[in-house]
Amino acid sequence: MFRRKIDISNPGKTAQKILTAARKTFARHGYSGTSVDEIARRAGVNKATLYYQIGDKDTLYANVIHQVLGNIAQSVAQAVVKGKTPEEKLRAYILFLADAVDKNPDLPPIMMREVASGGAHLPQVAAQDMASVITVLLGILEEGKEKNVFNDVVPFMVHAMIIGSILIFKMGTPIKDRQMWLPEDLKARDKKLSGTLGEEVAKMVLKAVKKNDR
Amino acid sequence: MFRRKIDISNPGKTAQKILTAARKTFARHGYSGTSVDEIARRAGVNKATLYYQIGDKDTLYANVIHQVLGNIAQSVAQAVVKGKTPEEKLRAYILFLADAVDKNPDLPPIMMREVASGGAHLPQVAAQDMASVITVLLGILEEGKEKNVFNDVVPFMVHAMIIGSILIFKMGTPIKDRQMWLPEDLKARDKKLSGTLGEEVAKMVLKAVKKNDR
DNA sequence: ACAAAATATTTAACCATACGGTTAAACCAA
DNA sequence: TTGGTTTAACCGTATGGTTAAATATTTTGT
Repeated sequence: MFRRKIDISNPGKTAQKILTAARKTFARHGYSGTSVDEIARRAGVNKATLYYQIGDKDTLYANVIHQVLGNIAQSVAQAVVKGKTPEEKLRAYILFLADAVDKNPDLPPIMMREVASGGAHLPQVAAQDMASVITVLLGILEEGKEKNVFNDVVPFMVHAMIIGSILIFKMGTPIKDRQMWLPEDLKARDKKLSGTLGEEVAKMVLKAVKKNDR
Repeated sequence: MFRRKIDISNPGKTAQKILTAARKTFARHGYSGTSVDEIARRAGVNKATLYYQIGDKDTLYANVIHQVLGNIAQSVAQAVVKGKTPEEKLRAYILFLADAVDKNPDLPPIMMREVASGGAHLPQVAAQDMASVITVLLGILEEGKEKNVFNDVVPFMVHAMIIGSILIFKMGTPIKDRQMWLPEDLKARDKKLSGTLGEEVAKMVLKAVKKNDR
């Protein structure tokens, strides 16, 4: 029978330090770019401790990605119910995701690399987390369709639009801003966001999804 | 004095084989996940040949990413001029990018990982390629604003929306379809795209950007 | 036209280091 | 003293990169 050496769902102090170090390192360098030695060094523990507390590199990564996605998957539903109309719910959904990304800056790089690799290292629990997030969106879009306020959209397309906008904008901005050689007129025409990223994405996605009768 | 061992801009037969193998390998496994030995093996040449023809891993990667982005950057402008109105131009722009991604399946994973890593391995030429693509979009949006058919949008936000939608949908779909455990009702509610990906993205982005007077 | 010399290209063998993972002993709290 | 926890040292392998020699290819002298 398989037994984890440690109960990961309620990690002790050492395990917590390791998981945090692992999360940051995986976020910065990706799965292949991260060495177990570096995680151990950043956590301030011996490499063998890391293997004792959690397990090998795969297990380490699976725990990180589930830890980071699980919270979001659990709380997205209740963040949405506050909205009365489908519009309000979709807006709340987008604001919640943008806020989650804001509060957890390690999420975007990990998610993007995971998608880029076709889910190569994606454990099933993490895939389930993602599925439950998308399911909430699907419910909102169906309700909007029934109540005749949303167009007949492709749900996964809307999902790609929301997540894609947030991730690319979030990760692309610092890259863009680092290009010192950009011509002055291009920089000058570069408008900043007036509100938050979530509000901007919500504004545009709602325009794209809503029926514009009247 | 520094001299490239080979003129990369006009690669010979061997160099071409190496670059193709490198592109595919980098696309599948990312920069860190790719070993120079594997590239050489896939190209059917000795590792030293690879170093002789092109250079070290960084140079190899830089050439791959520039080769893949350079073509797009060069041809996007002329793909857009056919459009008469800003709407037509924006539509042509999006269709062109979606088509480019279709024809070059190695581009999405490379781009996504590059953005995810904050442009860690992004050479300046590649950043310039990206900038020139975005500049075309900026021109379209400005023209639309002047002619009073587009809203006052944040250009980089629109860029993120277009690229993000295409990349996440393209790369996310196979991951989603591989989840055999998905509940039946979720699969049943999963609508397929009616047209091409580019057309769907164009439809939604145009709705998001266009002024809806009338 | 043709052999010889010069140059360009490819190769097997090699090197130092970094990697993921293990082991047995030391530490420490109950 | 027992059992959970941490550690230094170690192991086999893979990695990025180099070297000197072997093999094609082109240029040159006649």
